Amino acid sequence: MVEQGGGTSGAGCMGCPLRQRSEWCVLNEEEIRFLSRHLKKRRYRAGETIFSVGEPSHGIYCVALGTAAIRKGDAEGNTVLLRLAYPGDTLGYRGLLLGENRRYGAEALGPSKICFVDRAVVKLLLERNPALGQQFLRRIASDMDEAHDHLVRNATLSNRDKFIHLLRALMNRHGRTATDGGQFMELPLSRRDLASMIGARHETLSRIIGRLEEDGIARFSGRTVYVARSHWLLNESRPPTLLD
Amino acid sequence: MVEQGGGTSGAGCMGCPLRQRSEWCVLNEEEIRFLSRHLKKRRYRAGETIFSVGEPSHGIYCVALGTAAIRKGDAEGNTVLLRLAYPGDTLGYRGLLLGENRRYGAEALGPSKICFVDRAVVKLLLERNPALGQQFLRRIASDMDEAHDHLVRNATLSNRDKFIHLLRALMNRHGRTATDGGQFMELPLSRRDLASMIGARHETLSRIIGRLEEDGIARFSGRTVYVARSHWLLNESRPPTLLD
DNA sequence: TTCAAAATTTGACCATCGTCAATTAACCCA
DNA sequence: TGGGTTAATTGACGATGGTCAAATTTTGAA
Repeated sequence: MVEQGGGTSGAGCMGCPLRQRSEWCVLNEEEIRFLSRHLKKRRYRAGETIFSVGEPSHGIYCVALGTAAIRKGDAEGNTVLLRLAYPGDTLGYRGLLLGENRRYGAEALGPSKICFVDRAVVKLLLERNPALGQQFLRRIASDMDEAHDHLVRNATLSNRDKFIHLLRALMNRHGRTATDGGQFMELPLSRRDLASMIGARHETLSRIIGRLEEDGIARFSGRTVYVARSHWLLNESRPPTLLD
Repeated sequence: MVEQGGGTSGAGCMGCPLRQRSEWCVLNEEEIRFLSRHLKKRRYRAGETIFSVGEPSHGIYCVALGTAAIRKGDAEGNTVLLRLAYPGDTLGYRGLLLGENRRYGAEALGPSKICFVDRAVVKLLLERNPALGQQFLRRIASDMDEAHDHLVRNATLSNRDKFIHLLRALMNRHGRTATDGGQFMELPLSRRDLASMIGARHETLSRIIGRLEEDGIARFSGRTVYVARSHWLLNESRPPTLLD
C-alpha cells in the first residue's frame, strides 16, 4: 500500500503534476529528488482516516489526488467539518510546527492518494532552502484569511445563505457545466457533513434544500445537484429581500 | 506623538517587559538594539484607528500597552469584531507576508501604546536570524488553532453559550477578583461589538444579558459586570479557553 | 440480490432570533 | 451645563432554527 516516491505517475515528485501548485515548487532538482526518495505515498479508500485528533504529529501530508476532509470536535462531542483539502494542499503543518498533538482529524472523502513527509525530512529541507519556510508562511497566512472570512460569514449570514455560499464553493471544485449552461455537481459530502459546515442540524439543512427546490434555485437528487444558469449568478449573497 | 525606541519605559526594547512574551524573544542583544533604533512607538487614544481595510501593508504592529480590536466586514457592510489583541501580540503580519493590502482593520480600544516595525526592518531581522521566522510560524499556527476553535464554537453553541464563553474569556483578561470571591470586570467593548463577536444582533444580546441577570448568573451595569463565584464555574458553558 | 443499519426526509411543536419601532440612557462637544 | 447624537433597552411579531419522533430512502455488507 505504501510506495516510495511521489507523484501520481510513479515518476517521483519530479513528474508530479501538482508540484507547481504546492509549496514544494521552490525546491530545486536535487531537493526534489531528496523529497521523492523520502516521502511515503499511500492510497486511501473512501472514508479512511488519514490522522486523528490527539495523536502525535510525525510529519505533514500532501494531497496528491482526491479530496480530504478536516474535522474538529468540541467538548460535547459535536463534530464540525472545517474545510476540504484538494490536490496540492498540505495538511497537518500546525501540529508539526507547534510540536503538538493533532488538534483535528483528517479523512479521505473518496479514493485518494496522499503523500506523507516525515518531520525530519521537512526540517532538513527547511534548513537547506529558506524559501520553503517562506512558502509555508504564505500558505498559513492565506489559510488564516480563509478562516477569518469563514468566521465573518458565519456571524453574518443566515443558514440559507451560508449554504448557498457553500454550494457555490463546492461547485467551483466539483461542478461541470451542462449543455444548457447550468451546472451539475456530485456532492462529495453527506447532508450531515454539509449541515455541520454551516453550523446547522441536518434536519434544518433538509428543509433549506427543500426551499431551494421550491424556489427553483436548484435541484437535488441524492448527491447530485443541478443549478440553472439563470439562478446561479444572482444569488451571490443578498438575503431574499421579499419578492424576487 | 511618535518616539523612537520601544518598550514602555523609554529604555528601548531591551527593557520592554513584554519582550519575553513576544516573538522577538529570540533576538540577541545586538538585534534588539537594531530593532529599538528602527521601530516607531506611538500612543493611541480610545477608538483611534491603527490601520484600515484596503491600505497597503507597510509593516507590522506590536501592542505594547492597551487593547486593540481586529475588525473585518463582509460585502454587505456588516462588520464583525474578530478578536482582541493584548500586549505582546503582533498585528498585521498576514498582509506583510502575503504582500497584500490589509484585509481587516485594527483600532485601539482604550489608550494604548503600539510599536510599528517597518517591513524592511522585519525582512532584515528575518534574514539575520532564522529563529525569528520560526517564531512567526509558531505564532501564526497558534492563531490558526484559535480561529478554528472559534469556528467550531460558532457552529455548535447557542448565542447564549457563545456569550458566556466570551464573558469568561474577557474575564480572564480584564477581570479582578472581588472580596467575596466573585469577579468584577470593566468591559472593553460596546454591546454592539460584543454582539458582533457572537454573531448576534445587539437587541438579541440585550435580551441574553437580561436572561443572565434573571437567572442570577451575572449582574450588568453599563460596562461593569459582576459574576458571583458560585455561578462562575458551574455554568452550562464549557472549558475555559483563551480569547479569539 | 437481500436485509439490516445508516442516512435522509418530513411533521409537529416550541424556543430562539431578527426586524421594526418606540423609548430611555449615556455620551460628547461646544 | 445644555443639547444633540449615539447607544442600549424593550415590546411586538413574524421567521428561522432546534428537538423529538416517525416514515422513507439509501447504503453497505453478506
